[in-house]
Amino acid sequence: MDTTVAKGMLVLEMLAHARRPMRLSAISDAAGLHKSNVHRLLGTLVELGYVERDPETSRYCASLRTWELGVSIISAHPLRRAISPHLQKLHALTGDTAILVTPVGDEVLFLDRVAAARLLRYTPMNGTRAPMVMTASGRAFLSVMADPRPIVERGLSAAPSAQFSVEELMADIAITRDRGYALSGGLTPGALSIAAVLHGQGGRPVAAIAVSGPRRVMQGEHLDAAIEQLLDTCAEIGELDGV
Amino acid sequence: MDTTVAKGMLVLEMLAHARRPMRLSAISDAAGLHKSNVHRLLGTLVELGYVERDPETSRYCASLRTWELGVSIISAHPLRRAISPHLQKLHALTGDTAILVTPVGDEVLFLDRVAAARLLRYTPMNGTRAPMVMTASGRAFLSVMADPRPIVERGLSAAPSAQFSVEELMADIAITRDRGYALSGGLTPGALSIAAVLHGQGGRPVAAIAVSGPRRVMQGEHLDAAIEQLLDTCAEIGELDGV
DNA sequence: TGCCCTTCGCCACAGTCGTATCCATCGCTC
DNA sequence: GAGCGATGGATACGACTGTGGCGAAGGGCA
Repeated sequence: MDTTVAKGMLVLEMLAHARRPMRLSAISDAAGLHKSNVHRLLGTLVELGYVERDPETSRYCASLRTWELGVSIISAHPLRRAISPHLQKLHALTGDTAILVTPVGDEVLFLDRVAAARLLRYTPMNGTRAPMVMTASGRAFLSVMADPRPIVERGLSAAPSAQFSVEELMADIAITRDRGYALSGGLTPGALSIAAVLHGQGGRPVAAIAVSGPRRVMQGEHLDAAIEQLLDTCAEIGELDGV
Repeated sequence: MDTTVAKGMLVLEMLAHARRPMRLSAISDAAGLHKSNVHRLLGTLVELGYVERDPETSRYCASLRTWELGVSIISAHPLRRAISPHLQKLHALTGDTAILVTPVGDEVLFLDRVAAARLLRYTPMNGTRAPMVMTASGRAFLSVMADPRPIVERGLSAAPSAQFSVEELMADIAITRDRGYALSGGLTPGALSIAAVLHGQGGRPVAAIAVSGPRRVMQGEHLDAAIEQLLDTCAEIGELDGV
């Protein structure tokens, strides 16, 4: 374990998550490292172009270099490359927002989104996460797991304001499993999402696609049609190999 | 200079720019580092969650963690936060693609974009760069520089297939300066863009916004209206402070 | 003026680097 | 198909360099 690399990444992470430029001492305090140590790390990161230093206030902030690196990674990501065209099509067919997520621990990570501008406020931003228990796509993952209960319990104890109990959610997951797709309110009030799981080689769930829209739109015939198109898309994609 | 941090970032960069998972020896060869050294760096990066190792092929690839970090940075970026709403409005008014870029060396970096789905193919992806000489927004930056000629010369010598000479481009830049906005074909054949510069405190050019669309649409009254809306938006934004 | 923060230099030593070795896998020849 | 060699990855350990912590000087704000 290269401790110096770990410290450098820690400093970069702190700056990335800071809402505003940070002072040296604030970083060293929060990281639990000595000031001179952080000073040297910052000097290195500045030289490499990952951090910028305001010469007047001598505060530090993360540059956009890390973002560029991340964009380069996501652009080449096989899951996103394979599914994005299908999201486009799904959006074109339904008129709603089409979303691609992947499971990470107890959470889902939003990989891609195709949305009409007016609907942007209904969907979270790419590159952010949400607890599985709170999203339709997350519940789709839970429904294909052998034992989703631990995740459900952890998720709900972490969200004391949840409007449902463990047992209610477990019942919903059972219904979802039988039905083949998840249907739930999602994070945003007034929104409704449907979601289904995509399987990789060996049947392992590797992603989910969801269709999301305002509750007043996602009902009746429109909802039925969206569900059909979602499931058709999943069938069309089939089993993802090499993922 | 923490050399270990630099080496770690170098390895991460190589994996980020690789199109496919890399073998240990390929990384060490390309980086000019010893295999055991790279092996340890990779172990550290795996432990930190920035790199993933395929246990079967023992090939390494960058995880999405770096992307998440980058998204966190760009989300908090003051320039993007300040201008994005204006891009939305500009797109709503014109129906064309609205773009935000910032200058980085001889290039422009695409920060944000609001586009109709049908127009996505006309515009480069967020987080990528393009030479200033090749884009309308880049020429807008060149037109407000004291001495754009060196950038023009470097840019054209790097692009031997350019369809114009240094003198032609310098003349276009002079026109752009007088006119107050840039107008050019952009990177994509069949597309036409208009662009204008945004100034930070002290009048320093810190960003540019552009409107881009298919050439057959961007003409006549529609083009005139788009130019007016672009310049109105710039005036409305005024001088960006704290950037 | 006083205080706090940043910056810089220095030395000891912990951590990193490189050599060497072993192991697994793959390809080739017979 | 068996045996052999080549290639690539993992591991161990000694040498040494780069790193970390201390202390002090420099700079800026109240």
